[in-house]
Amino acid sequence: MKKLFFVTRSEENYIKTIFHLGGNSSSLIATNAIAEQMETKPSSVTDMAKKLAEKGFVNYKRYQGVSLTDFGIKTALSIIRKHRLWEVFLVEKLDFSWDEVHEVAEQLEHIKSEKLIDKIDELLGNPKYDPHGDPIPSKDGKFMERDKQLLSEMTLKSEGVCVGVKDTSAAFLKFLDKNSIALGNTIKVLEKEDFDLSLHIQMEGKELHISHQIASNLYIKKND
Amino acid sequence: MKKLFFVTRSEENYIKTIFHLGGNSSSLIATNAIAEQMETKPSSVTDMAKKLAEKGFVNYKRYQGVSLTDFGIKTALSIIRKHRLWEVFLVEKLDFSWDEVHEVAEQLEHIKSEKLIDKIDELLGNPKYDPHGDPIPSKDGKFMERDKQLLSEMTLKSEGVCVGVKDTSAAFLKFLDKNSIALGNTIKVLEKEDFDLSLHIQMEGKELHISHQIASNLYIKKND
DNA sequence: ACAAATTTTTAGATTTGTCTAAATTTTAAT
DNA sequence: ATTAAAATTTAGACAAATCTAAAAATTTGT
Repeated sequence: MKKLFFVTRSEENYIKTIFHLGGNSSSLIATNAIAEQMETKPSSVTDMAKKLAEKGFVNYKRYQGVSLTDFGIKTALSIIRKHRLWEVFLVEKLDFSWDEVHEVAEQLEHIKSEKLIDKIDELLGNPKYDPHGDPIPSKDGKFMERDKQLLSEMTLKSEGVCVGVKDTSAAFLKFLDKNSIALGNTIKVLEKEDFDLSLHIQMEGKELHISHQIASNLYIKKND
Repeated sequence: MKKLFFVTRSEENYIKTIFHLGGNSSSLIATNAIAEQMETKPSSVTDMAKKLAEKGFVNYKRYQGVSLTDFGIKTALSIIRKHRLWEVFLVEKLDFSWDEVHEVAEQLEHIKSEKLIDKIDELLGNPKYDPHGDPIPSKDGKFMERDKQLLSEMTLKSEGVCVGVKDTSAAFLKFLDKNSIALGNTIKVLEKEDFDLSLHIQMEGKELHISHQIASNLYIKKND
């Protein structure tokens, strides 16, 4: 007898956070880590952990932490799917810039209508990645994590395509816009500076100097 | 010093209901009427009335009822604007049928992003009416109520165009679909039956028999 | 106009999600 | 291994939004 599972917005946010902190496998996520991520107090997390366990979303071991159950993972992926599809929608259909979408998607991801998100998916042509390069889970929870690496970890002379960002803050994304660094751009590492770990790169033909801070937040898919 | 006005979802629903019950002018809406409409208890309405008055959305007179302030009206129109624009979006862009949109729009109307709804408005080409024929308030709160009347009130031989429905229940809308009665259809009243108030009409060339129940829920814009 | 019926409000309780402060458990250090 | 530090939980409180039951005000009927 499957419970008519009513999930509150707050529960959804906890489930999503636990997933992002790596609670998908059997690895336990600490109360503190969740509290910090969600800017709330550990005691609140404990309370919610009990409720989520009660409802079957997580395994909860007192003083140890929580991990998502299969049902919890399924739920998390559904929320993330909605979040990322809405982000694509906002950018592709409504001309939002990639630094503006997160806040709105945080709201839209909680809209409850299977038909709605499936139609949005269809309207967008079943995109596989969101505007920041993160993979979009399919309806049945599968998604393709790209074989990518940080620009800061690329070897000298290697080439690739910019496919994602690690830091998705508006500040960082606006910086990238200002410097014409966009997903899809081709990149070649020309030189690496030992002293400050900064890079000389070639991007879309033009030469650029990139600080370590930037390079360690850009994902590249290596050629071949 | 304008208060940073945080409106909860519940507050928005009360404001919207009060508006729909006619609380836009200075006419007071009874606690009971609101409770009945919202399927809640009068005591809950009283509590909320106090809060809404505190926040400046309504004028509240103990034992008398509430009416919306100018600020309350502005807020109500903004919510209704969002609701109706989302309805158009669902029908026009995502192929929802007009009996499916209400439930989802009830959720979407609470999304807080001015840019989002303005872009949706733009994407849809600034529609003036929603899928049920109800007018969509503009950004600055103006809207055009059409000069329409119920089919049941039309005189013999008069002609017009179907422009709206009074009853927006899924049951009624599906009935209309089944009988090929749609907004935009031309209508002519051929005969009125005194006994049961039913009508013989001509719709898009074809003759139809329409019960009073149906005729009193269809809005017609008379020709000329 | 006055009693009865209705409506509305108040008082007190409940649920959800949060908090603080204190107590407990686990982890880390010597 | 014992103690100090850190993390976690518990207990008790609070605000929001609701409810029930009782009290108060208004309206209605005669």
